[in-house]
Amino acid sequence: MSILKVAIPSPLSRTFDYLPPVGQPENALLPGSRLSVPFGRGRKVGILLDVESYSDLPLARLRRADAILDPEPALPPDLMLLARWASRYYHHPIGEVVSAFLPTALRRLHDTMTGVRPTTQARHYQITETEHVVSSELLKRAPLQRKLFNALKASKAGCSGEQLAELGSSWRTAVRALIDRGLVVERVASTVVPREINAQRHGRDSQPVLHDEQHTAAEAMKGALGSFSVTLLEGVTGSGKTEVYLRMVQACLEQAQQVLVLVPEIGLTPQLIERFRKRFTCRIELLHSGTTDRERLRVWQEAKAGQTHIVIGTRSAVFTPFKSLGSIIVDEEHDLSFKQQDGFRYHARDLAVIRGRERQCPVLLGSATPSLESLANVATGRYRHLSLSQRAGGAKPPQIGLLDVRRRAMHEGLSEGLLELIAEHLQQKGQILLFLNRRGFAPVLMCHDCGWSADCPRCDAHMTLHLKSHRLRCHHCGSERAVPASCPECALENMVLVGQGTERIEAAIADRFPSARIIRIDRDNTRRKGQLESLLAQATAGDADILIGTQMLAKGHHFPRVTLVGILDVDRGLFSADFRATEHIAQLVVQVSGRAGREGREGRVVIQTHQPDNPLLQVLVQQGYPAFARDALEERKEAALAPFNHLALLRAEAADSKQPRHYLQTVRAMIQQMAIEDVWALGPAVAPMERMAGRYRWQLLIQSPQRKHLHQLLDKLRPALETLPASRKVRWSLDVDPVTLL
DNA sequence: AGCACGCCGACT
DNA sequence: GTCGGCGTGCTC
Repeated sequence: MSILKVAIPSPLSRTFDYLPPVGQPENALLPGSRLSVPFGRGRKVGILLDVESYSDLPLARLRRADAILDPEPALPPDLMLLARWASRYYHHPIGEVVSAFLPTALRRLHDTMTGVRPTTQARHYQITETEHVVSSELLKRAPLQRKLFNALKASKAGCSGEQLAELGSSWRTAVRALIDRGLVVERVASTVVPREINAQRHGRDSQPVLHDEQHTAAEAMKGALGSFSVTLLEGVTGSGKTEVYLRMVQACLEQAQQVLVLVPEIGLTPQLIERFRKRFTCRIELLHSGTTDRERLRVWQEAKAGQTHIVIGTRSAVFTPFKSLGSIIVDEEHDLSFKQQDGFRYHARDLAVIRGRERQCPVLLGSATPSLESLANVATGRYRHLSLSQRAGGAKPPQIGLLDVRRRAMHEGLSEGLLELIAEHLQQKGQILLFLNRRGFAPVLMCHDCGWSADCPRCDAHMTLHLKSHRLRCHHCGSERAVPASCPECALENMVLVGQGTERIEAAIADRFPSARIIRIDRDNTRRKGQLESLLAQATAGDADILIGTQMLAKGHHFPRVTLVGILDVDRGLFSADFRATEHIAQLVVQVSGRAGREGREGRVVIQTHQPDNPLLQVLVQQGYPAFARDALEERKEAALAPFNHLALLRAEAADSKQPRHYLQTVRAMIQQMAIEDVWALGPAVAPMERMAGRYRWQLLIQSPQRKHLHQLLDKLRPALETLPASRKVRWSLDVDPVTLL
C-alpha cells in the first residue's frame, strides 16, 4: 500500500497523506512531483515529498490525489534536499517552503495567465484517472462541461486547447470548472528540447590583463571548480571583482556547467549585467521583481533543461533548478535584500552556500564590505578568503574625512564647510554626489505656535512632506493626506518644516548654486519602469554637476566624473537601537565613498557628523573597513551578539495594544519551562516603532551561543505555538537569523 | 491561512 | 422574525 506524503502550501507544519492517483504506475510517483489534491472543500497544488507504506490516520480517512501534474518532477532532488533543509533551519512549514521554490505559474492549479500564446506555452488537458467512472448525472446542468469531459474521456492522450476550442467558444471557463472539481488536469506541454551548452562563448569584449591579485584570485576560483568550497572575495571598490567572476564563469562554461549569480537588486546593477553580456554570447537570463510570471516560468524551465547557461537574479533566483550547476556567485553578499523579510524568512546567501554543498560546486561571495558573519566564517576557517586591495588601473583611493559640524552654521542640513567644498569642485568641473538616506522634502511639519506635528494616524511616525505632490506621506505604511493650511489644533497659520529630505536638499542646492545642473535620484522619482535607468544614464553621461540621492545611489554604479562625495546624515545611523546599525552605516559609507575618484582622479569624501570622536567612525575613516570590521567583531564577541550568539526573533502584532506583550510573556514562560541548556529569551520588548499600520508590535529575542541548542528549542517551540490558542489572537512570526532587530 | 459551523445583537 | 459579528475547529 503506497501512502503519499504531500506538502501543501498552508501555515501548518505537518504534511498530508494521500492515496496515489488511480492508474499511475508506482515508478511515476517521484518525490518533487506536483500533484493536484483535494484539500478541505477545494483543490490545491501539492508537492510529493515521499512515498511510504504507512499513515498515522486510518486509511478510510485518506483522500485520493487527482493526478500528477508534470511529466517529470518539478523540483529535482537537489532542490528537494534544499527545501527540507530550509524548512528545518528556518522552522517554517514545508508546504510554504516548497511553494516558494516554485515559480508562481506552477503554484496554481489552472493557469490564469492571460494572453498566453499557444505557440510557446501550449496547454494540454487530460482527464484524471480517478474520475473515469464519474456519472454524467453530475454534469447534468453543465452541458458544455459534460461535452468537454466526454471528449477528454474518449481520447486517452487528452486534448490540446485548440481541440477543445472546437467544442464551444467558452471552453476555457468550462474546463476551469472541471479542473476545480478535480475531474481534469491541465499540463503545460513540455517545450523543452535539451541542447548542449554553447561552445561559442567569447563575446565582443576583449579580456583585460589581470593585475597580480586578480590573477591569483581567478586562478584559485578556477581551481575550485568541481568541488564544494565557499570563498569570500573581499575587494575594495574598483579593484575588479567582476573580472574575477567573469574568469570563473568562463572556466565553468568551458566545463559545460551552468552558473547562478545572485545580486541584490537587478535594477541597481545594470553595469554587472552589461559586463556579462559583453563577455559571453551564451544564454544569459535575468530574474528580478519586474520579471513577469510567464517569463519566470520560461527561464525556470530552460535552466532546468540546461538550455540557459547563466542565470542572474535577485533573492528568489536561488531556487532556480539547474541541469548541471557548476558554480554560484553572490555579489554584494553583505546586502540586506538577500534576506526575505516576511513569510518564509530565508537568507539567499546562506541558502546558496547550502546549495553549493549539495551540488558539490564552489560558492563565491563577493563584497567590498563583507558582512561580519562572513568575516567570522573566514576567521573560523569555514570560508576561504581572497582579497583585492588595489584599485585596477592604479586609481587612487579616495581621501575620507569627518567634518565636525558641532556648533557650525547649517543651511538646510548642509554645513558651510561642505558648501565651500561643493563650490570648489564645481569650479574644477568635478561632479558632486550628495547622499542622504531620507526622501521627501521635510520629515516633520510642525505648528510653530502650539507644537502640533503632522503624525501618521496608523503609525508612531511623523509624516513626510512631499513638495512635488504637495502631500504628507507616511514612509512606513504609505498613508497619505493633504497638507493642512492651518494648524488643526490651534488654527493658526504658522507651520514650520523641520528636518531634511532629498527634495529639500535639492531645493537648497539649486538656490545656492543656481547654474549647477542637479539630478535627484530616490524611490519617489524612479518608481516607473525605466526612470532610474534614464536618470543614471544622464548622470554618467555627465549631464549633471550635482547628484542627490538616497542609498539607491550607493550601489554598484560607476560615475566616472565624481570627485566629491558628501554624506549628510550619518549621525542618524549612529543612534539606532539596532546593534547592526553601525555595520550598515560603515558599509554604506564605504560604498558611497567608492563612487568617488575612479579613473585616475583623486576623490574626496566628506562625512558630516556631530560625533567626530565616535571610535568606530574614527577607525573606519583612518584605517578602512577591514580594521573597522575587526573592531566591530571584537565588540560583538564581548557583548555576546551575533555572529557569536545565534539569534531568533519572535515577533507579534495585533490591533489591540495589550495582546502582543501578553502573548510574548506567555511564550517566554513556555520557553523557560522547556529548559533547554544555554538558551535565553530576552524581552518581550516593544518594537522601536510600537505602532505601525495600525498594529501594535512587540518582540521576543531568543538566543544561544550554540546553534544546536537554539534549534532544539525552536523544534519544540514552533509546534507549541501552532497549537497555542493565544496564537490566534495575534499575528506572529518566527525569524531565524534576523538581519535587523527593528 | 482560509473556511466552515455556531451562537448572540441591530435592523428590513 | 433575519443578517451578521467573530470565537473555535479542521484541513490527509
